[in-house]
Parts: sequence; structure tokens; C-alpha cells
Amino acid sequence: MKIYIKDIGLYVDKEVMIEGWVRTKRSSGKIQFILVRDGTGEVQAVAFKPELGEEKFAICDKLCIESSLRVWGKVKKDERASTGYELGITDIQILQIAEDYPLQKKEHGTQFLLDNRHLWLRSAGQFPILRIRNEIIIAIRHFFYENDFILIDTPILTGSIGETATTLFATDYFDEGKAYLAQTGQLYLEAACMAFSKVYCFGPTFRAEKSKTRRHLTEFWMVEAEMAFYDSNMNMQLQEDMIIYIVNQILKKCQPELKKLNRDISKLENVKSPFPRISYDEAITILQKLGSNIEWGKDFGGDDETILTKQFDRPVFVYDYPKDIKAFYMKQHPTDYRKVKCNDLLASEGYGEIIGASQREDDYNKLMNAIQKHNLNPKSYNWYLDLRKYGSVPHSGFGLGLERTVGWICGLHHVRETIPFPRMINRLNP
RNA sequence: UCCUGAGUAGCUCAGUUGGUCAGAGCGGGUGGCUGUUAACCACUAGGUCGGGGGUCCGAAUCCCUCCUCAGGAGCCA
Repeated sequence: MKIYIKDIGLYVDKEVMIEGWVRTKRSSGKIQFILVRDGTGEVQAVAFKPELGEEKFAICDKLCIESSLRVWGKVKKDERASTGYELGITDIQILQIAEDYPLQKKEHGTQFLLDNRHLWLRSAGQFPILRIRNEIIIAIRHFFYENDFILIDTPILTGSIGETATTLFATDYFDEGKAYLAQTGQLYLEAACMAFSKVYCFGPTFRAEKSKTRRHLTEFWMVEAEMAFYDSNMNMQLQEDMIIYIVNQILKKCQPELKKLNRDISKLENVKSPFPRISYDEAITILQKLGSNIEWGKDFGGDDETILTKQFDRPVFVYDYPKDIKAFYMKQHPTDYRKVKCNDLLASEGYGEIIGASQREDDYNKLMNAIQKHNLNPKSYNWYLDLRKYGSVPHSGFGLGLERTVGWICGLHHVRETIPFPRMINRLNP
């Protein structure tokens, strides 16, 4: 009977068949240990010459790493096997010998691994990361579903609308001129939230910035939410609830994966309500006290974010930034014209920004002013301005970077391992 | 675009006061081993030292230039 390795504990002393690949092999004359993986787990299969016979033992001898195979055998509990169980091979069938498989058991460099990303995905270290990514995505969707949000799929091909034109990927679009790959779904969500009240989108996002850092990809996944009748404080509360929900789900469902990644679980268990909330002004004071030479009016650098997040044992909100360093659509602060109602969420342990959020400008004239001040063409924003003409209400929203969130929860140094096939400034293949 | 660092065997790397400096481990091949956990032991094949130019009796090593990669700045999630 064919089984999956994750279920092997249910079949002790039974005959089973497993289909999979060779993770590694060790041989010692008359006995061979073949570590078989099938995508759900791994198990040590043992070939013992006197029991298996010359012919089949010789077949095992031909196996190399990542060869595909079918094995039959009896499941045994055995402490000597790394996973607690082993399979006493009674028969074996090779599907293909993976001759000259490029990846070895020893360490490789990043470039080599990325060149072989299609094979690197099979490595033991990549399994927990992408399984956690999967669970995070499911947690996010559940969170929104349980909180009465409607999923709105926003377009990936767009006209010239968005934040700034310099960081867009362009492509020819029939007689309509240039189309751009979406760098946010927010403006469309604002339209949709006037129809459904609470909405979200979750899809790939594209930024043509020439960023070469461990926090950047040119194609990444962003979940964005938009809520009618939410002010900036309600917005932060929702973000906090969502992050706590995600972390709790991962702690509940992914203990084995976190363990394989050597993640310090206590750091994740700290992610509880309430998250500290500090204003931009307070953040500047703290940073200056700690020796940063940042001045009021400037955005935080990577080092500043690191210093700031290390002051707290959980993610921290920074709110109400100067308007000059933020996007045109953010709502003007009611009492301080130099600022806008917005917030970032900085993840702990130095990971930095994982959410950017704001209350949106709902006043037609103020929005029109901002568009003009940013040298944007009001014509392109006709429909966006319409939303302020026909039943405008206070509304807020945020965007969460999926890969940065996965990197933070997994405790990884670089976001490139958090997505199956990373797209970076000089990497388009595989 | 700018700053810093790197490029030596299929992979990971050592080797720079210029002179047995063409090296190791892994991987491949051959042989050995009945409990291996990156198994081990013996033997063996593999390289135009990123490309080009220069200095020198002599360059992996020094100089110039180009290419590629990594990290960071800017920008952002």
C-alpha cells in the first residue's frame, strides 16, 4: 500500500510502499542506509544484503542523491534512525538515476544555490521556510474572512497611476500606449471599500527600484486592506490584531518547522497585545538620544530602524510622519499641517518595516492640492478623485510585505529564500 | 548611480614582503567495511588562478582596465 511519509507512524510493523527521492545515502559493505523524502517527510530506508539478495542490493548501490524511486518495506520504530522510524527494504524500483546532481550535502554559495533554485527547493533547509510561508498566507486569508472582509482582486496591468512613475515596470499595451505592472492595489481598493466597506487584496507587486539589499525583491507579494469609516488608530489596532493572529497560527501549526530553522520561539511568543505606539517625533528623540544623527523631517535609514526595534520586545508602531517623506494620498494631520496620519509597523529583532499604512485624504480639495504639489497629472486620477465627490467617508488601509513577514517569523537573514523563485535586480532565471 | 568587498578544480575554500604555489576537503571513478547520521579508510582523474593589457629575469600575488557577484546607501513592503 502506498503511503506518505508523514503518516508512517500509523504503519509500524506493516508493509508499505513509498514513492520519492533519495536525499542522501550511506553504505557500509553489506548494509546501505538510504534517506528517502517524498515531500511530506523523510525516512531512512535500510537495505541489508543477506535479506534483500544480491540483485536488489546491487540496484540500491546505483542510487545517488535525488534519484527517484519506489520502495517497498516493513516499517520499524528505531531510535538509531534520525526520524525515529525506518523502512526495512524488501523491494525497490528505480525510476531514474539522478546522474551528476549538482547540489551536494556540503554547503554551497548563495549564487550557486540561486542559479539552481529549481533544485535548491528540494533541500532540507528550504522545506520549513516555504511551508511556513504557506501557513502565513492561509492565516492571513482566514483572518480577513473571519473579520468580514471581501477579497477584491486588483489589476496587475494598470495605466499610469500609482505612487511614482520612476519605479514602474513598463510594457507595450496595444493602442493604449504603456501599461505598468502594479506596485500597489490600494487605489482600486479605496474604490472597492466604498462598495463593500472592508476589503483586501493579495497578489504580486512589482517595483523597478534598483535596490540591492536583503530586504528587497523586484517582485513580491503584498496583502493590502482598506476599511471605510476607520481612522488611523483603528487602522493600527487592526494591524496589531492581524499580526498577533498570524504569529499565533504559526506557533500552533509550525513548531517542527520553526525548530528546524532554529528559531528562538520565545521571541515569537512575545508578540502580544499591546504593541508600543510611538510618534515620529518621539522616535526622533529616542534615536538622537541613542547616538543617531538623524534630523526631524528625514526618513529612518536601515540602521535607525534596527536601533529603534531593538528597544522593544515586540513589533512597534511609529505614527504621524512628516508629509514631505510620504505619499500624496495620506490624510493631513488635523492640528499639525507638516504631518500626515499614517503609521509603519517595524518588526522586532532589527527586521524593520513590514507594514506601511495610513488614513487616506478624503477631502476633494486637499487631495487635488496634494496631487498638484507632487506634480502628478490630475487627469490620470479622475476616477480616484470621484471617490471624494460621491459619498466620501473617512477611510484607512495598510500594506503588509509577505516576504519580509516570512523572513521575520522564520528568523532569516535575507528575503530571497522566502519566495520560491525570487526576482531581483539581476536575477530573472530560473 | 555611488561606496565597500569578492572572483583559484564540478562545489566550498586555503595560498599575496613576487621565486617547488597549482593545493585541501567535498563531489566523481576504483577497491574495502553488518548500524551509518556532512559515515569512515586507501588509491585515482579534474584547473588558461574572471577577461584583456602592463611592470619584472620571473605574476594567482604588484599596476591599469573591463566583466560578474555580494553587502550597503538612496527608495520602499
